[in-house]
Amino acid sequence: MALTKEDWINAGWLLMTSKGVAGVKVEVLARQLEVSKGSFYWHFKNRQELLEAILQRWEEQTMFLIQESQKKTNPKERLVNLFTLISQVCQEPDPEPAIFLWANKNPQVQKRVHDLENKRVDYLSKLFEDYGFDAIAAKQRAEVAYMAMMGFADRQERDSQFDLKMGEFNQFLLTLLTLNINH
Amino acid sequence: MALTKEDWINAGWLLMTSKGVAGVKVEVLARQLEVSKGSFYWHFKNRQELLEAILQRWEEQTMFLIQESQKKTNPKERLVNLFTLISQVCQEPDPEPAIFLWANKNPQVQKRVHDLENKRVDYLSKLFEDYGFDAIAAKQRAEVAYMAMMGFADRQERDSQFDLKMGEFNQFLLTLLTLNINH
DNA sequence: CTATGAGCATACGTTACCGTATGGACAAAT
DNA sequence: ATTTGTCCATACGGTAACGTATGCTCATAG
Repeated sequence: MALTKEDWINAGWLLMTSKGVAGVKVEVLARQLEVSKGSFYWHFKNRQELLEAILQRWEEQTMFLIQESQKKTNPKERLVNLFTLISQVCQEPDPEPAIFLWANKNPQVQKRVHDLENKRVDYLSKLFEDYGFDAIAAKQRAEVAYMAMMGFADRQERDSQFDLKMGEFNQFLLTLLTLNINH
Repeated sequence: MALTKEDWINAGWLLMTSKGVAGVKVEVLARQLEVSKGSFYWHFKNRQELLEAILQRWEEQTMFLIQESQKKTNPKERLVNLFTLISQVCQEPDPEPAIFLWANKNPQVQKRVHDLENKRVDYLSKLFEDYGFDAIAAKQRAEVAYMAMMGFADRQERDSQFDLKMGEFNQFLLTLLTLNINH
């Protein structure tokens, strides 16, 4: 059966996750998919176009999670739901660390990463506000929550011996971050 | 003046920080240092030996921080001091994200990263115990503190527009993590 | 039955890098 | 003055990757 553009993006996604942006090589992918690179250059203009497609998929994933968690009406449920969704996504291969490193050497990527991270923290902050914190406290808690989850996700992904479950971690984190307030 | 082995490690350190492990190339370094790669292969057996030296320096940096913070006698001061030291190190170029990604594709590196991270969390946990928490609570708080700091450091390094100061962040984090206990 | 286009193979030129081999410059020791 | 060792330049062969050009196969539309 003929390969689709999606097939190449999937393979690139995996390769980027494990080897970084520089590891996403056309001929390596072709060998993995057991075709020649002639196929690749039929589906894509060049290597850059594949990297762009992966970056775009990564951006869409975040927007999807935000929209999903908004389906809950209760503020607390929205928080819990978001944390749950995130921990699910982090079980799957995630090229985020590689993308962050990529952003380091590419100003255009850096801007897109920056903007997306702002959206994440802004949304988290909004959830904490809905929960009852004032703007400043909500922002502080959103920052800590985001940093901690990023740290966790990164570590869990790269360390196969790491045994702490994200579910438990997030639960404790949420408890800590919703302290000092009554409902 | 003749180059030293340290000069090459310094340049490699910087390059790894900005471009990742795959970006640390002998001929690129030689061009930056304005010498030929004949120089490199006089100081090093091969490229791998340089990568090993960088990894080793990274390991030593953590051990240095742990020893430095232990010079304080007061438990709280040790915590504050450690957080301060860390925020200082994170101002400088730090190849840690690149090393983490490296660990992803290299089991031997993964083991060394894993061991070092355990030392970090264990030490943090010990500090929280000294501060008055029981073993379980201390471990939980150490995990959150570590994850949050890792997330922060990573983000600060890759995003030049990111304006939150690590000093303030750490202070708030420490406040949050030392709640629910009297001294 | 032929013609068309999708999807891929093959072959090629080019570039960037690794590592080696060898020789040169220059200072210090003898 | 000659030797020795340090530090580096130059030249080379080999590999892996990028991108292009061109041709092959096969299904399907006319």
